[in-house]
Amino acid sequence: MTELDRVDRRILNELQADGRMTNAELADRVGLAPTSTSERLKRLQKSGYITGFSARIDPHMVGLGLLVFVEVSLDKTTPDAFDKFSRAVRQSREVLECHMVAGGFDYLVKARVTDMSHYRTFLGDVLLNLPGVSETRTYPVMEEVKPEGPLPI
Amino acid sequence: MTELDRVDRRILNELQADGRMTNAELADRVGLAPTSTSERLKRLQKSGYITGFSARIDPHMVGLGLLVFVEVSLDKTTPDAFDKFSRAVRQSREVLECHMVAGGFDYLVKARVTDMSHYRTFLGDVLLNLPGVSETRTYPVMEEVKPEGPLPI
DNA sequence: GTATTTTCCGGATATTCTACGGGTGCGCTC
DNA sequence: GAGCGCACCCGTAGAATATCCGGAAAATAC
Repeated sequence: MTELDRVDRRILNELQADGRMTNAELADRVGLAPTSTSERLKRLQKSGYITGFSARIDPHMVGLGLLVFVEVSLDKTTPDAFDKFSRAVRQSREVLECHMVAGGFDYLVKARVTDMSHYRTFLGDVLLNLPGVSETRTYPVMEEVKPEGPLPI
Repeated sequence: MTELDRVDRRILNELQADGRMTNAELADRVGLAPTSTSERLKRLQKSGYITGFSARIDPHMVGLGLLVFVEVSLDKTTPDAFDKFSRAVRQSREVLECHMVAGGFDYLVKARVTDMSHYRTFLGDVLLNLPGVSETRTYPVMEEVKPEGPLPI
């Protein structure tokens, strides 16, 4: 697959907004026959543009009212610190995202917990328990100005 | 709707993993008849647990290879600074998320751009152009250790 | 114990999905 | 220009699916 044309982009945008739309509905919106639309969708999946579909769930409804960002600095002299940290973070259910950044610290962690006491135990059990973690800075989210937007395609 | 039972939780988890699963497949996985499963799913949507469905798209495939986090501090003396910043950020296509945090700065912005030069123009046109923005710190992501996880339900 | 509500299920109808085959336009070769 | 291959599109038919409806069973209320 070489590149995306206007219809492909349209499909991606529509499915970002409503990923459970029927193929017939999608075909209407992009202006193609259902068959052609289905072929394009399958192609977009197989070529890796679409990696999957997921339900969006309201975190507050399931008792995850507190969103927290944590800046983590590692001690560079500790062997395997980065490896062990990566592994632990990937296994942690509370951690939604974790990125290695360039700048004043090493990792930026995005986690969801029920409340501050839950975060306290998470911080102690998961983050501070790891070897090589030298410093953490916690930023609780007071207001989610823009919760989660689609990719601009 | 009062609370979630085991089956509801199962439905949420399955649909977080594959939101386009057919209702028949979902029924198999949760161990109910398709009709009952459909009723539960509809209830979960109407009561607000499920806010929608979306396709997961590989950012690199659509030319959004650079993920950036930006810490933004506002000048508290500028009138409407927070309002104007919120509005601008919600309209910006590059901004995927924006959160007002407690701690050393005011907003944490997550944005996706094609490359550094794109980010440079985004920073100048969107963020620094706003009244009341007193300071920004940019953290480019070098490695996405955990790109995006499901909510732990 | 009875009534009410909730949850679940099966059957019938409508909608949708999914190969399959055919049509059209474009570029390439000869 | 004729022939060919390719990419894209479409309609059709049988299979799979969703959805509506009525009723049974279990949980709950009184």
